[in-house]
Amino acid sequence: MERMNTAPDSAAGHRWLTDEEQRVWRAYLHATTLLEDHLDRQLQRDAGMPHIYYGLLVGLAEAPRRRLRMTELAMRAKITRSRLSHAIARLEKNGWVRREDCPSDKRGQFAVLTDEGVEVLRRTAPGHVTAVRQALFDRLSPEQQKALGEIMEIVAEGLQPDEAGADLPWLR
Amino acid sequence: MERMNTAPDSAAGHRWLTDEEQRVWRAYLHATTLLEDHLDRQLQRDAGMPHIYYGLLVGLAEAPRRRLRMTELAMRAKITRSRLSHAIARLEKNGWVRREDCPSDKRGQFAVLTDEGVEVLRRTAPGHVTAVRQALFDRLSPEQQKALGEIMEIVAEGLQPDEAGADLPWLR
DNA sequence: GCCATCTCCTTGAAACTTGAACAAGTCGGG
DNA sequence: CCCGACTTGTTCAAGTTTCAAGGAGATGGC
Repeated sequence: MERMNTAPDSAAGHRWLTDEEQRVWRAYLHATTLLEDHLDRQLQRDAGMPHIYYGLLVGLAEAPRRRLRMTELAMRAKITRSRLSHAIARLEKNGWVRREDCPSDKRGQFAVLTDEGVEVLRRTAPGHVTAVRQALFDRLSPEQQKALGEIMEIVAEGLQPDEAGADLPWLR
Repeated sequence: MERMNTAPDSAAGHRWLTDEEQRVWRAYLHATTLLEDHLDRQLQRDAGMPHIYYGLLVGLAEAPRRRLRMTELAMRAKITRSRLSHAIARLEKNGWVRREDCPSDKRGQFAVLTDEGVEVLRRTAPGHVTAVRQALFDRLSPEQQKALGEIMEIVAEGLQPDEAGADLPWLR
């Protein structure tokens, strides 16, 4: 039952994944979807918002004066401006974020974390950190944590829409 | 500017992430969202469906007689039955999947991959594999690939809704 | 100053996801 | 056989995301 474990060029000229690569890829898909779902549910239950929205609040909390321009926040969160627009509208309804005009650019808007927003984070952050810890860090050795960090940095760098290689479009 | 790099119990009794853990966690979030977005777009463009739908077709293609019960397919893809129901409805409209009644259980339905479905996979799989390869495997050393696989298996196991520990509810 | 062009952000509609509720079918004890 | 408990898969409504389009303001060459 031994299968070939190399990925030779197929007749069509592309390489399939080796058996081992396939195992890794499936484990990756499996784990990342489970983790994302897990955290989404945890936050939906405890904070009343999906994981990505929580990340937006965190992003604002870390910014000077608890505010960021929409485009800046969208880039940090790796989402489109459109998506952010809808998301901020929802968070505004919750009273956790408020919009403010940018004085120096009349097109611009700041998303500003409100005191209620800060309070929500203060109340829910510990539970979220615990969830991340239990699902990830508590299960990995220090070496594995280090390796994971390095791997993810490599992957992220390769997909970065800006920065590295942005002016070398033929490499993309 | 040196910050403490341990995560002592806070007054409230929970542990924060260390600076290093935080770096790893952000790299993880960053990389996984970029990769997911990348593959979603790649498949939307080349195959006309999101990544998860593609995974459903793959799941069916690998099953005996290219068919699976809805619940079984949902479990393999790690999605809810509700979501699967909608997804199959859409794939059915595309002509890539068809439903069939289960003879032995009148409640049951099979999702069956059609010939058109097979054809879509045949046409789009190479491009998808290439995208995965370029984004992930081509950038990692063999050691890193191995480490990634092990890490992801550990994480997945810890979040598995069934299997390990399912009958030991007090451990969850 | 003017205009083409770009950037910032929003909008609306369509697609997708979620969670709860539901009809229909199965199962097992009594 | 019958009934309660469970399973299977769908549906509905509400929420989220995407994509294309667009309004408003900034920018720079001429």
